[in-house]
Amino acid sequence: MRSYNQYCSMARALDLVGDRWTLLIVRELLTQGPCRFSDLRRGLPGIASNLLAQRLREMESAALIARHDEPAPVAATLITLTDRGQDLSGVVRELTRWGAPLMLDAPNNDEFRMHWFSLPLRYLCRDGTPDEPATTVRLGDLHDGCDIIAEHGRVDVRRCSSDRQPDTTVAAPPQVLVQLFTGQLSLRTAMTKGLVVDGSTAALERVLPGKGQTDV
Amino acid sequence: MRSYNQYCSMARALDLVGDRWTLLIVRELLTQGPCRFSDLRRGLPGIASNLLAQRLREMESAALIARHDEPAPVAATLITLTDRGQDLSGVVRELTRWGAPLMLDAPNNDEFRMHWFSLPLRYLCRDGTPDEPATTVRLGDLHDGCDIIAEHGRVDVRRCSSDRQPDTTVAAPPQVLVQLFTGQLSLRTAMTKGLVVDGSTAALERVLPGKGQTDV
DNA sequence: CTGGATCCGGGAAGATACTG
DNA sequence: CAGTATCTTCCCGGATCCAG
Repeated sequence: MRSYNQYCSMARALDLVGDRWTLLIVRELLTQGPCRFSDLRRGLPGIASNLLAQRLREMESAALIARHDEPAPVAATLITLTDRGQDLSGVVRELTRWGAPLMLDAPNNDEFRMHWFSLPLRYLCRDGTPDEPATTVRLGDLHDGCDIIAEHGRVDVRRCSSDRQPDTTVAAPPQVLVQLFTGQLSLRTAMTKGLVVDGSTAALERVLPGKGQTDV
Repeated sequence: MRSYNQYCSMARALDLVGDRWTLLIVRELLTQGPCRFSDLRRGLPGIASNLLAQRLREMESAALIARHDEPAPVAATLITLTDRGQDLSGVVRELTRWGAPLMLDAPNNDEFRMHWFSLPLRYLCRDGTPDEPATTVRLGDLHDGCDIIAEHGRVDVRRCSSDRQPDTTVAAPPQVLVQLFTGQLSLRTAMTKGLVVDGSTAALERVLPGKGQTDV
């Protein structure tokens, strides 16, 4: 991106991350962990491959990301966030928070990836029954999903891991999921709209926002 | 900006504020308060007038800003942030925080406005002597500056106001100011590098970061 | 398959001049 | 003061192709 040529903290930040796609690449690496080029492409529908390559070069120059070869027999390169790149989580969090109300508008024909949803989930979820033993709720599947882990009154949202065995697995149309986790839809109503729960319903209810939900 | 067409909170936020200049316009309105078109131009060196006009139209459509005619005999239109626009302060804060280290690089021939500096100042300042009566330190002047108000252990940074009479007025080259408020330069050393203090030095020392400053 | 490079068309951004 | 008009430049998006 062209520099703004302003001696201003924010303008200089935008000189580095204000380019189209750059912050969404950070989103992918924050929610997915280390990624291959092709992982990023899948998580960034709409980006041209040449543009992704160019952005990655720029971000490497700016020391936001680093590349290192995968150790195994695999001939692939892993892309990771540097510490400086990780520090962008605050920016990502605030953009996510500000944009959350925009999710109430219908998806039209927007693309959807379940792991994108892990960002707003971080502050939409709560642990409703802190005294119960730890519970894991999986949204989506191993291929594209995230795990909500409730324990001791705290909620942690991470990317799916085959190491973790979920108590409950949930699938639903994107907007139903949004309405459910923003408390606009009760669990019962959501199930009439395509929500499918595989496992304990109680585990899901545990992480849903507080009582007093109002059906739309 | 073209939409990313992603059903993702952050992507939808960037659909609205990811355009070039948009967040800097928000910066201006947050730090300067209601602005005229020409005020914005002065605070956004480098922007073309047609582009500013276009961004303002888009931001008005997105309900980030509103326009209303100035009441008095003046024939001017004031541009203000809506509540939704104000809510971007979290995004602005995090971008400012992340970009702050970039200010340690020299300004080259970047433009500088003192009121831009009020953003990082908000977390660089402290009240070193909470028991003293309230103090106001002015950086720059009424035309382009900001006031640092220390009171009861809290620090508030606002835009300059003729209603307020500062105890001390400070002027300095931009980078000296940065080094001073990041604790890289002692007050004494800064004064050898172009810092000029008009009024009580103690007032300025009160809001500077904690002791143990190391000269560069 | 992974990780790109190359080419091209359209549109956004930049520069400048001008106006009610 | 608050923009519009016009022209140029360059970034982005889409398609295609290619080397390891």
